[in-house]
Amino acid sequence: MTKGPRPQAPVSCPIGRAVGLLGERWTLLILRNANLGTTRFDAFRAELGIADNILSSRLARMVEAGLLTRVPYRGSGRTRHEYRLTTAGAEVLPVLHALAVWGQEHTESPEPAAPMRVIHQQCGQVTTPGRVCDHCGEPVRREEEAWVRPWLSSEPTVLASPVRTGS
Amino acid sequence: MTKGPRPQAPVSCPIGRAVGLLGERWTLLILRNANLGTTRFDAFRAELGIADNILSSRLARMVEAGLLTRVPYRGSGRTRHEYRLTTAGAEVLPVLHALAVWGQEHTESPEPAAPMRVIHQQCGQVTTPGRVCDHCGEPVRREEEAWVRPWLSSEPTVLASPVRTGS
DNA sequence: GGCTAAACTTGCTCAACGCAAGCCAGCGAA
DNA sequence: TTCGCTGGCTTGCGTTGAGCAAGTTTAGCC
Repeated sequence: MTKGPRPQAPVSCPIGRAVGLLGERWTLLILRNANLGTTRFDAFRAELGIADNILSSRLARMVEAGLLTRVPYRGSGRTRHEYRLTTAGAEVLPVLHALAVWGQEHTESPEPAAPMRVIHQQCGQVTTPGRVCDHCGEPVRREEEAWVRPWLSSEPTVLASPVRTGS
Repeated sequence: MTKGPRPQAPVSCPIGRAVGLLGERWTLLILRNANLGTTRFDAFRAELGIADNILSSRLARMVEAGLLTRVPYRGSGRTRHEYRLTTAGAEVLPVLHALAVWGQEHTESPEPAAPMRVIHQQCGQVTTPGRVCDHCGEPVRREEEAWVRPWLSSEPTVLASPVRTGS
């Protein structure tokens, strides 16, 4: 237990509590990739370049915090586990949107061109990351949202769906 | 210089870059309080309970990153410095909004009742933190936005204005 | 001339991070 | 059968960062 506001300190401010859970060193980046469909240990490691002991402890803490769930799957006969988004993890999306907008506006990209874009698949148009489509004015539902990250690929990536937590 | 994505690593993803600048241990909390009007070293220390060597280095880094500016002021004759928001610092507000919403939804408050609220002063009504007022539908401009944090006071706090950075 | 306050700075300790290497279970190939 | 490989961790060790406490500087004030 740290003294800083890190692991779920009982602070009154919801921002403080959110920062306590989400503000650790890799958590938001793991959630970004999980929202883009990454589920497996190897994939997180390869995409993020994070050391595996740290990834391991981070994933465990995120499962404990209810941001991810560990679900078994069968990878060629052998039973393994993958990390799927919970609704709490999926609902970090507005935070990621806000960070993306701020990052585009206030930080310098190493590559000159090709910023990240969000596509509202229902109308097929580019929109700024947010709740409502700039183009058609409709609310952007998560199943209709795709991200284009030109530095990786020109293909859009549809957001991953959270696992259905019974209730 | 760390190896993680911490201090302005030249990453392609705007979220990664934003997390690199904003994701350090106290940065978002300092920005929260700066957006609520805190400007002085002492006040940050008292409000956040942060150690002063860390506050000192954090403020210096934030000034260097362009989130805050150090401006001289005269406190009863003596010239001192205060830390004022730049526009880059002020525009972290949507991130804080998103964190506040997520925190209210997905974390447990130590006190039972009294969640944080946002008031749109133009119509005088409570709204969820965001770009548009839930009540009147108008965009909430920052000068019209006030936060009520009942665990501190029942008085609303109007958001601080950033310093005018020439052009 | 001594006191006080604001804003740091310095020194020490411990937790967190990063790297590298090792481990383990099961499959497929030799 | 043993060998190697692959995915997911765990262990050990060194480095960076955070927390605490105490000291320092600057200038107004009595």
